[in-house]
Amino acid sequence: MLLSKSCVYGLRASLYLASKRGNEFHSLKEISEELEISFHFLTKILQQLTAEGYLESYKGPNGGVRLSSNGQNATLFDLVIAIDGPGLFTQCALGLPGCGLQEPCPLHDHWVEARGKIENMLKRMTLNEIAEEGKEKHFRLTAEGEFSWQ
Amino acid sequence: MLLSKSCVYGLRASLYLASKRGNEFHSLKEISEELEISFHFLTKILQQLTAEGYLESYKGPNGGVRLSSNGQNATLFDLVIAIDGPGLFTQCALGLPGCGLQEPCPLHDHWVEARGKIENMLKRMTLNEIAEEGKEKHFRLTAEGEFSWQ
DNA sequence: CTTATTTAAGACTTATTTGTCTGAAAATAC
DNA sequence: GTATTTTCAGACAAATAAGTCTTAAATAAG
Repeated sequence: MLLSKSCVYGLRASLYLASKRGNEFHSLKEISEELEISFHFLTKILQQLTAEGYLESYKGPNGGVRLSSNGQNATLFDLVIAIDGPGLFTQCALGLPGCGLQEPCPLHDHWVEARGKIENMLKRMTLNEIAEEGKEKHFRLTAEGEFSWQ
Repeated sequence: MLLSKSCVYGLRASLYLASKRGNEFHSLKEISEELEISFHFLTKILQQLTAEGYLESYKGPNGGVRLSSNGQNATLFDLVIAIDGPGLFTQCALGLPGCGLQEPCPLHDHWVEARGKIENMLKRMTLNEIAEEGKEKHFRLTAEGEFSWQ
C-alpha cells in the first residue's frame, strides 16, 4: 500500500468536501457514511488536517468541516505530507540511510524518477481543480463506482 | 515506506549473495552481520525465498544459502512479488476496489504510470546483471556506504 | 438554563508488522 | 555415537497501525 490507510481516508474525505458545491460545512457523520469510513477514526484524521490548516471545523448542531481556503488550493501532496510525513519522497527504496547521489543503492536513480512521478501525480492539481474535472469525469471516491461531483 | 521491511531485507540479502563471486553458500549469520539485519528475522524471510525457489539452502557446518539459477536470473520484481505480493502493482492509489479504466478514481491514470515506473525499476535487470554493474559502481547495500561487489 | 448535536481529545482495544526465542532436523567432524 | 553448526519452523513478544469508545467542550434551539 503506497499510502497509509489514515492518509487515504484523509484524501478521500477532502476530495468529498471539494466535490460539494458552495463549500458548506458537512458533518463527519455524513462523510463517514457516504465514504464508508469509520466515524471515530475519520474524526481523528480530519482533526489532523484541521490542525494543519487545510480544513475548518465548527461545533454544534449545524457544525461540521469544510475546506479552508488553504485547503481548496492545496494539492493532495500537501495532505499526504501532513498525514504521512515526507518519507515516501525522501527515503531510499531499500531503506538505506545515506543513500543519495553520492554512494547510491542499485535502485537510486530509477527510484528518484519513479517517486518524482508519484509526487507529480499528487501535486499536479489542487483540490478545487480536481473537483472541476470530477464534474465531468465522475471520478470514483468509493468502491461503488462513479461519484456525483456537484 | 514503499516496500515492507521484510521485503527490503529480502532484496538486500539477495543482492548481497549476487555480489559474491562463485555463487557459494553463505551463512545467514554472515549475511545478517554484514547487512546489520536481525538474524532470526532474516532467517524467516529467506526461508520464504527458498520456498519460492529463488534461493537454495544447505544445513550443517558448511551450510548456508545461495542464489538458485532461478534466483540469479530473477529480477527484484520477482522477489517483491514473492514477499510482499502484487498489491503495490495492482491496487488503486486510494485503495478503492473496482477502480480501473472503467470508473477510475482521480489518481488512476497517473498512478498507473507511476507504478509502471516502479515496476520497471524492479524489472529492468536481473540480480546477476545488477551484480555486474555493481562491480564498477559499488552500489551501496548498507547504511555505511559503498559496497565491495566481487 | 436545559437538551441535543456536533467536534475535540485522550484512553483503550484490535490487528498487523516487526522482531525474538526455542526446539527440531540435517549435515560434518571426531 | 557425540558434539557442533547450520537451516527449518513454530511459538512468543514488542512495536506500530488501524480502529473503537468515552468524556469534554462548543454551539443552537427552546
